[in-house]
Amino acid sequence: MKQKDQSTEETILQAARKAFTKKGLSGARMQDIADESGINKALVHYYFESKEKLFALVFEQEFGKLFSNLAAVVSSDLPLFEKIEQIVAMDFEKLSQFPDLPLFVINEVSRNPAMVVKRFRQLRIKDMLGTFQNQIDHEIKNGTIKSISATQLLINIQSLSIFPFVSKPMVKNLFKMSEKNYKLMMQLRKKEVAMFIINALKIKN
Amino acid sequence: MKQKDQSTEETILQAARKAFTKKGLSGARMQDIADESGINKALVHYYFESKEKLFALVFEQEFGKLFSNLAAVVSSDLPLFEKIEQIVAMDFEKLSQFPDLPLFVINEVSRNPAMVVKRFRQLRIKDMLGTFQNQIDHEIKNGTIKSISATQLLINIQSLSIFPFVSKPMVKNLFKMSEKNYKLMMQLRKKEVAMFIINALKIKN
DNA sequence: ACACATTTTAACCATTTGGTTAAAAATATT
DNA sequence: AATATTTTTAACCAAATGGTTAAAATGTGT
Repeated sequence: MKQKDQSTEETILQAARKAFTKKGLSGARMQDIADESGINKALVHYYFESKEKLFALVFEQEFGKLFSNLAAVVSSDLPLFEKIEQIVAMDFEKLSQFPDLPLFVINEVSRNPAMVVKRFRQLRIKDMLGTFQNQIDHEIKNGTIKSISATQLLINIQSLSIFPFVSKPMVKNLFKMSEKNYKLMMQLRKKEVAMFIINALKIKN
Repeated sequence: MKQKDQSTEETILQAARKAFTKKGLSGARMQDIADESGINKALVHYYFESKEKLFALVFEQEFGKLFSNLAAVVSSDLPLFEKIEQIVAMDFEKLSQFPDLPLFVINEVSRNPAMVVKRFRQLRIKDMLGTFQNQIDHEIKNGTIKSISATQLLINIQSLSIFPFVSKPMVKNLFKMSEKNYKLMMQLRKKEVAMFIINALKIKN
């Protein structure tokens, strides 16, 4: 039960966010959301009509969180290596704050890909990818880094940043880590991942 | 509807696998499994008692698939770089065959971590991790590679291999790839990922 | 052909679940 | 204070869902 200093609407949305991110669309119950909000189930419908509409709203907000700022940083005019550090730092900060975000978004996009086509259009990916590829090509010509495509590099960065959050329960179990040890390991990662990527790009002689 | 050359039991299990991996425990319907098997719903219960038991069986099998061979390769006596190539190749082969596997397993472990504690014990992680760390430390002392922990390296390898499969619908949408282009990109990745990791480990000059 | 066991089905059942309704309680308007 | 408006609730409802039962169909050994 949440306190009543915030509006009922916001309280419900918060409870819905919690339920949906934890259990998914089909696993979450309207009754749970009502209980968590400390109100009647009918009131949830009074404010948000249907489960689907409430879910769509939650999803839109979470999806936004996941991709906010990415485009801006990727197409900024920072030097490549600094840019990589920036992206990784951004990812770790965001994911530390919202660890359930990526799995939630991935799941729902997997189950209903059509849902996000519009959202992605707004992100102006083509432009972002273009300028990023230019920067990379420039470095390659300079002999600073090995040949790689912007797409592959972005996927590598996001894989190394996001996957350990997504697979947290697996990692914890597999390596028999306590919560404390997991956090410690992730703390180390934050520093090492950017270095790992940059080193992978650098040319050896 | 599946043909009847295989036993009813196996037909049901196959349908269950399909339903559960696609929609998860809460999203899958016993009726769908029955329909897909071309039989009556009661027959599903006749063979597998309850939804939970059927799910547990499917999960156990899929979980096994995901981790089979990993321990063996990691603690084999291959040279480090060859070992990395081997792990990546293994991952790509398995995931190409069962692309829905990792998201399914990750989801259910996230929702019920207790479920896998036993399974993980059987994998003899401690031994595996120990010998792998020894090999890495040896290379570090030799000055062949930069300092890194076995844990972080394994997470890096698995992140780079698994995450693009898990996030396929996101990647496809984000980069506006057709199915063909996605497969082409993954084909390239198969070659590049191991090189990327090895290069990241190597010391410059 | 007959008895016995196994497999499969149709018809139910109880519970859960998303959603509705009509009235009560609280709040705002005059 | 009286009236209208908004917010909240208790009680329902219909559909969906996991599960059961009793009987029918099929198979097997004698």
